[in-house]
Order: sequence, then structure tokens, then C-alpha cells
Amino acid sequence: MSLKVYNTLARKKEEFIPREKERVSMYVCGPTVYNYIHIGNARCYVAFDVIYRYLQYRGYGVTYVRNLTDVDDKIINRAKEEGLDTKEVAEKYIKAFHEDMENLGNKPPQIEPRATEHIDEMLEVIKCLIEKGFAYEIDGDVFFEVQRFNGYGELSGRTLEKMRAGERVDVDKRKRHPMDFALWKSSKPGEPNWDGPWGKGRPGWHIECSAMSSKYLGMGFDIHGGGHDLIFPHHENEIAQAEACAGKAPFVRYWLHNGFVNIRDEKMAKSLGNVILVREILKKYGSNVLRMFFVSTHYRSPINYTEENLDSAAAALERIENAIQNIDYLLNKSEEIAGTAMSGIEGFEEMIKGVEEKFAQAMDDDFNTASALGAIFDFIKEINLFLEESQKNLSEKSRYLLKEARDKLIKLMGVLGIKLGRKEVAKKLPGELLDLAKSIVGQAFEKEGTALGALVDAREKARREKDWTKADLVRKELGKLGFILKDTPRGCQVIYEEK
RNA sequence: GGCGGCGUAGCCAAGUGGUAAGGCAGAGGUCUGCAAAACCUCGAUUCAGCGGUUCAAAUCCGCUCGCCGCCUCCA
Repeated sequence: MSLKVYNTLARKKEEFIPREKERVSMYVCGPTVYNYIHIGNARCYVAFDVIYRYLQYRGYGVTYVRNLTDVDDKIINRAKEEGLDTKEVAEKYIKAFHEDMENLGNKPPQIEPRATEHIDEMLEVIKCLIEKGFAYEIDGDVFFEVQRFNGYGELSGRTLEKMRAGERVDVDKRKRHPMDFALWKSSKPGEPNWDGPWGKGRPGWHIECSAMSSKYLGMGFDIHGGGHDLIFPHHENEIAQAEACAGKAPFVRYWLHNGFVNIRDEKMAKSLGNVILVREILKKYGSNVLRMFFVSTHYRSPINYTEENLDSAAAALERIENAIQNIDYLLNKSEEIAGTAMSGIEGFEEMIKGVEEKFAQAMDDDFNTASALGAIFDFIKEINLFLEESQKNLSEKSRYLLKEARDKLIKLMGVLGIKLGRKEVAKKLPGELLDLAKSIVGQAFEKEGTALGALVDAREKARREKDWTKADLVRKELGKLGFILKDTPRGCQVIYEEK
């Protein structure tokens, strides 16, 4: 089985053959740290986190680099607004970014280079470009001359003639071609600046990714990722800079781009002012739900943000969580069930073996998470059917299989970055349990755990005596404290949702 | 004007030549004191529309309609 990825440069799916047999080099454009990130940004980082995880799952070692753009016009403007200096703004939002990444459940990249710490590397590239005749200097500004670079426009599939430079923004008249872009900008007083051969200034946006990706991954690395909107001009310019300076191609083997998050059928973007912040949405839904929402659609397709879609993702996730909980519950009770071998067990065993292959097949097809979820849900169905059988008849073998199924489910969902079956060993039970137990059971308890046990027992007793009022009272009061009680043929299953 | 994409059940969504996965919501049923979970049954003769190629098309080609993105910063 081979992995296929959609390469923007080729405009089709290609077999993925990394530069080195067992190691993948991957660079993803990180944030410009001038604001909190929104769901659109989050989708990109989650998409590439899933790709990162899947490559590792597939046995590759992955060198994952994601930069931080900490010098930029927007940061300068933001600093003025907030009355901070640019460094403080950058630090503030880098910290926030890291918090958001962690709360999203994203694994950190191995290397997270900052633009301001790589000025020398950028200056080297700029000097190289001037020497080779690909760039020119005017009044302390340095521009890349796009007409000198042959492949310009190849990634985005456009030609210089067809582009409408200046359509929406005035063109700097000093430039030799309207599409020429800045490599170095002379700085105004009060702006962050570094000494360069052309006077004090700061780097243009595109140069940092060329310089830093080459530094850490070398020319010709495997995957360069980012949002769809970065194809032009950002990634186009990166290619021009890197390949012009190196005098060889390719700069990158596979270009991967994720689709947008839309809201009310419009792109979610800071510039459109329709963003929903990651930290806001996570308060309401949590990372598992948000990730479920993302992976239910292929990463290259647009995805529409609506409350309804998030709720739907939450319900789907619950179906998976229920299966895990129900397995756990049954396994805990298993010693009470004498079992003999039952029919249909072989089918279930096959299913456990097969699900991983189906999952991988889907993921091998350009990381088709939506299709992979289909395999997961087929599996869930089988688990539920097997669980129902096992209520009456649980052999050693089926116990073992249920555990296998559970582990498999956790493993595969883990590849999507969705964490299941966490055992919160040290989870603190609410102290109100003591009071509740005292008033209902009529006895003082010292530990919350025993109080909870006594309450459940009291309810069981009430149910046996058909005292429904009391039984329902216990369930209702425990519900207020976050406990969910489910009566099963095998007793009362208690689920505690952490608030 | 150029380039790219999208349109599959009430909603979300996979499927890119072999006869429509899956999830959510909904209806009925089983189980059940109630609740929850789960299970069973029910939904597109059809994939925006119209033509064409083919033994065979949601999938390929052409046209039409509608929507979106990029060509400025943007994930």
C-alpha cells in the first residue's frame, strides 16, 4: 500500500516518496503573532497535526518545523494599539498560541524557529539573490525581480501577464515589475530594525520561510504546508527566492494546502472581521469535538462553521465514547458472568483485524479522514452488537477481544488526535457527595467514593422496592453534581463527566 | 479578465468508470418503572441542469445555471 498526497504543484495526487526512505521533512507556515488565532487558523494546524501523526503512525520519523513570524507590519500596528513594544506583542501572542495549540491537542513541532532569530540567514539569501541578479536595491529597499525567475507562477498556475497587479492596491512605482516583492524593507523611525548592507531595515515576509526551511530541512525537503490562501503570493515567492538563490530545484517536493473554514458561506478571516477565536470555541466544545468537526471533512475541502455542525460532531463523538464506556463497564463486571464460547466471535475477531487496514487505506488516500471515520463507525456498530451478546455470555476470549477492540479504537482515534478512554485516576469527586449521602442514606461518610457507592446502592435498593420517587431523586441529585446513571441489565453504570 | 475549486438525502459527508459508505436529525419497533445506552426497520431509481462518449457515468467530455476562493495582507 502506498501513500498518495495531493500536490498543489502537480495539481493531482502523487505517490508520496520522501527524500529519505524513513524520514520525512515537513514545514508548515505558522502564525504571525499579532492576535489570538481563530478557527480557520486552527484548521490548518490541526490538519497538519493529523498528517504529522499519520506519518508517524506509518512508521516514518518526521522532522516537523513550524515557524513563528514575529516581525511584520501587523505586529508593529498592534504594538501601537496596545501601547506595547513589538517584542512584547510577539511574546504575548506566542504564549497564547502555544496555549491554544496545547488545548487543541496538537503535538508541538520539533523546531519552531522565529523570524527575528534568523535575520542573518535571511540577509545571506538576499545578498545571494542580488549577486545572482535576481534582486535589486532602491533607497534601502530590496526587491525580488520576478521577471528574472523562469518558473514564476508555476505553483499557482498563473503567468505574470495574466495577473492584475495593482488591481486593488497601488503599486510602488519604483519597482521594475508590479509583481516584484520586498525582500528587505527600510525601517521608519521607531520600528524594529536590523543592520543590513542597504541600511537599517527589516525582512520582507516571504524571505523568512525560504531561509528558515532551508536552514533546518535543506533544499528539496518533502512537505511544505499551509492554508490555501498562501499559494499565492507567499509560497510562490518562497519558491522563487529559494530556487533562484540555490540555483537548483526543487525547493519542495510536495506542496499541501488545506481548505478554508467558512462562516455564513464566507471565508473566515481576520481581515473580514468574522472570526471566532479558538479559545472561545474551546470553552464551549473542547478539543475532541472541534477535531471531530474538522476531520469529518477532507482537509482540502472548505468546511462550514455552524453551531449545528459542531453539535452534530459532538453527538458523533459521543457515540464513540459510549462504546468505550460500555466496554469498560462490562469488563469491570466481567467476573460475574460465566461464559462459554459464543457464535459470531470469529466475525468480530476479523473485524478487529480489518478495521485498521480500512482506516489506513482511507488515510493513505491523501489523508482522507472522513472516509477513515466511516471505517471507525462500522467498527463501532460491530462492537455494540458484540457488547449486546456479551451481556449474557462473556467468555475469556470475548473479554480479550473487547479489550483489543477498545485499544484499537483508542489507537486509531489517537491518530486523529482525538483522545479517548482517559483514566482520570486522580479525579476529584465533589465534596457535596458527603452531604447528599448523609441526607439520603442517613449516615455520615468520610470519603466521597464511599458516599457515592452508598448512594448508588441506596438507589438500587429503592428500585428493588419499587420506590421510584427515591430512585429518581438520587439520580437527579447526582446528575446535578455531574454524574450520569445508566441502568443496564448488569447493574447501574455510573459516568462522571468532568466539568 | 486570468487561475482554481465546489454543487451527493432535512443537515454534515465519503465515493472520480461497474451500479449511492458513514455520522447527525427524524419516524416506528425491541429492551425498559422512568431515563440513558444499544439493537432492528424506514430515507437519494438517484448525485445542480441539459447534452455527449461508453456495454456501463455521481464519476470522463461539452455547454448552462448557482456558489466560493486566489490574483493585496490572510491558515
